[in-house]
Amino acid sequence: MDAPAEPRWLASDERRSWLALTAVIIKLPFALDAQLQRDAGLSHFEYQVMAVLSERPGRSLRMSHLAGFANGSLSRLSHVVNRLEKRGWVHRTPDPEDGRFTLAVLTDSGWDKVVAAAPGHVAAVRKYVYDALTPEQAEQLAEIGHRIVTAIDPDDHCLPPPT
Amino acid sequence: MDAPAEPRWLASDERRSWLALTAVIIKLPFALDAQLQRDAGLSHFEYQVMAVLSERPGRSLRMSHLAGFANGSLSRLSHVVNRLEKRGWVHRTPDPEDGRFTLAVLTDSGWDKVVAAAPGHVAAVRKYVYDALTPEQAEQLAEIGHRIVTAIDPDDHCLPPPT
DNA sequence: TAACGACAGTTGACGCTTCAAGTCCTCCGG
DNA sequence: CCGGAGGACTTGAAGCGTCAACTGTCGTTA
Repeated sequence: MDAPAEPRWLASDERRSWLALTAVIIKLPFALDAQLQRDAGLSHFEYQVMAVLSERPGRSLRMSHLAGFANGSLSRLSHVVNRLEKRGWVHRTPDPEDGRFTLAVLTDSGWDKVVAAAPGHVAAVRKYVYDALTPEQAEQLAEIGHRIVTAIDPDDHCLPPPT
Repeated sequence: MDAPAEPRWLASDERRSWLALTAVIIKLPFALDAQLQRDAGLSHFEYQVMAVLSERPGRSLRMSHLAGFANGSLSRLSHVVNRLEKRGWVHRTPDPEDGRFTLAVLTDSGWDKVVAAAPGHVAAVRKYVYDALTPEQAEQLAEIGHRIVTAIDPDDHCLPPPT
C-alpha cells in the first residue's frame, strides 16, 4: 500500500534464481501429486499424513502434532483424516492421557497402503530431484531449504527430527 | 503398484534434504500468498498473471502463452482472468491476427494495481529467500531450480529468458 | 463453398482448503 | 465442588482449481 519510496528490487541474478524457484514451487508439488494420484489414489498430503504416522511408535500421533509434521493446518488435517478414516486407513481415539487430545492411528490396512505407495513416490522424488542433482547440490539444497524455512517460520521444529 | 523388488531408498543426506525441500514447497507459497492477500487482496497467481502482462509490449499476451509464463493451466487462467476482468484490471479481446486466440490486456487500473503491489511482494521474496541466503547460495539455487524444472518438464521454455 | 479436423478458450460441476464459529475436555481459582 | 478460561479439535459454508464437455475460429480438402 504505502510503497516505501523505492524498494530494493531483485538483482538480475536473483531474478533468474527467483524465476527458477517459482517454477519449482509450482510444478514440483503438482508433479508429485499427479504421480501419487495416478498410482495410489492419494494426494501428496494424504500420503504425508500416513507416512508420518507409519514412522511413529504405535503408528499414532496427536492431531495437532501430526498437523505440524505434515505441514498443514489442523482444520485441513481434520478433514483429511475424516476421509482416510472412511477408507479404513486411519482411525481416531481420544488420548487416554488427556482427553483434550485426539490420537490418529494408522490401521493395518493403512500401513499396507503406505508400504505399497512408498516405492513409487520415492522413485518420483528421485526422478524429479535427486537424479537431476549432484550430491553437492543435494547438500546445498538442504542448507538452502533450512534457511528459507527458518526465515518463514523461526519456530519450526519439524526439520531436524531426532533421527 | 508392482513394487520393483527393493527400490533405491533415499540416503540419509537426501532424506534431510528432502524434508527441507518439502517444507519449502509447502510453506513458501503459503507465506507469499498470505502477504499478497493481506497487503493487496491478490493471490500469488493473480499477481503473477498481471506482473507478466505488465512486462509485455502492449501489456498484452495470448491466453495460452500467458498460462505458460504464469505456470498455470489454461482453464485456471480463464477463471482467474474472469475475476480480474470483473475487477477492471484486465480485459479480453480476440486477437486481430487470428480469431482463435484471445488477448489478455492489462488495463491502466491493473497497471496501477501491480505497481502498488510489487514493492511489498518483492520485500517478501527478499525477506523469506534472498536475505536468508548468501549470493553463492542464490546462484546455486538458480542452477538447482533449473535442473529440477527440466527434470519435471523438459519442454519448458519459460525459464531462461534472453539475458 | 461446404465439410472436416485441429486447436484456443470457456463453462459448470465436483472436490479440497480455508475461515470462522462451535463443541468438548481439562485445569485453576474460588 | 462449581464455574470460567484456554486449548484441541470439529463442522459448515464459501472460494478456488481441476476435469471433462462444449463453443467458436481457421486451414484444408474435396
